[in-house]
Amino acid sequence: MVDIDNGSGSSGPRKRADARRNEKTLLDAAAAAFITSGVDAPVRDIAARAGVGVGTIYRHFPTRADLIVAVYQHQVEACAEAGPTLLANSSTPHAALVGWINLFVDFLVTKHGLAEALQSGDAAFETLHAYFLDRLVPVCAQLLEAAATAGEIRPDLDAYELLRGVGNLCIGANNDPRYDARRMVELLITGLRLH
Amino acid sequence: MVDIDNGSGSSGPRKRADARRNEKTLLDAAAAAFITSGVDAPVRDIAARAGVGVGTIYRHFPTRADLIVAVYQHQVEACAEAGPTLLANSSTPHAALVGWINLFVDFLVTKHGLAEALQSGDAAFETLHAYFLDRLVPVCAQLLEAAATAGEIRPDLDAYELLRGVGNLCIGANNDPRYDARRMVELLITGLRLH
DNA sequence: CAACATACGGAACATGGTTCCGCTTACCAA
DNA sequence: TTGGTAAGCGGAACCATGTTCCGTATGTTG
Repeated sequence: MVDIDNGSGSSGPRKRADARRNEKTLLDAAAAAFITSGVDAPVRDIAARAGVGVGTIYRHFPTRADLIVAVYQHQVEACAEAGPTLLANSSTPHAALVGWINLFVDFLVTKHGLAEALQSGDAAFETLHAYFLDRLVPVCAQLLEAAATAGEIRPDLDAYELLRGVGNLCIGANNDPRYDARRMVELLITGLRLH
Repeated sequence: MVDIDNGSGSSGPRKRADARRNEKTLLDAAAAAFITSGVDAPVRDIAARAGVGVGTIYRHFPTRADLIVAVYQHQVEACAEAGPTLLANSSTPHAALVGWINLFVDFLVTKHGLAEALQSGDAAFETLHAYFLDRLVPVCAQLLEAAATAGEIRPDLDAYELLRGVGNLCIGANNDPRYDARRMVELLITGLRLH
């Protein structure tokens, strides 16, 4: 689920050259389509952009979640890796937590429809949900624990629940000038503070 | 947009008897379908339940939003009216605010898909969004202002933004035992407190 | 270069929203 | 009561989109 290419590197028989080429092309096309039409961009549109048939998409990315994960993998990794870095470089664990949550929010808010898809509960997005959680919950948990240990926040909040809450608050942040997801998230984090 | 029946009461020419009957039947069918399949229940399902053709649904409720509004109107009204009542009967404005938000959350959480629809940004739900806002934002604003005047919360938060945030936090609360929307909302409200 | 497996394209199917029009029926006036 | 009329009805037909499947094309290998 996290292996792109297979140009030769990982296990299994080497894939055909055209297959690898198409996979790359598809990723580019999907990324572009996601920007203009959101992560719900019609399969046919993505296929057309890439100049392939729809069957080719399904062969490489059986579910939409697989495609989305592949497109955003690097950014999710970057976000995950930023956690420990922030913890090491920030003045307090709480500051690190706030900084990290902001990264997460900025990421979600700039991907049209991603927050919606993440929380939709639709079975088609199950692996998307799972990927984000597997990668980010441990990081968030570490930040929460550090801040709790430092006595800066209440110690009784689950990282999973916090991430879901934050993800939820990011929904629809792009098409409503009156709603500022960042401010709401800030409020939520403030609510975490002890005293 | 808020006139059901027209049995004779309001303006315009009196509707035909079968039309009024069908409208009632449709409301019942929709309410039932919403409970079992959520507010996204297929139009054909609702029509079948009511024993009418799909055309009849569109004639009475041109958009899904109209149907949803009609189904939940009474509960939204009740929620709106509870605002002033709570304010009058609670020990503090802040308590009234918390109580009212809880009412709102309970309402949203028990209607599968409603929170999602409300925040979806989909043009089809525009009038739904508008109805909720028209009715509830003033109530929420009144509660916020009372609490702010009493020095219990920060005075700089817009009622619209708070309601959207709370609505967002309610998304997906039904199909994930690990996520408790009520707790998240509580956290958000805690973040509002001064001190 | 032959033969085989892999991969491709896109037609065909499934689902669900939306429109439209010929038919039915409630209502009213004579 | 009855005929005319407009309001209302049903559901076929149409459109958009996701998903599957198989005949064809092509990379790869001996």
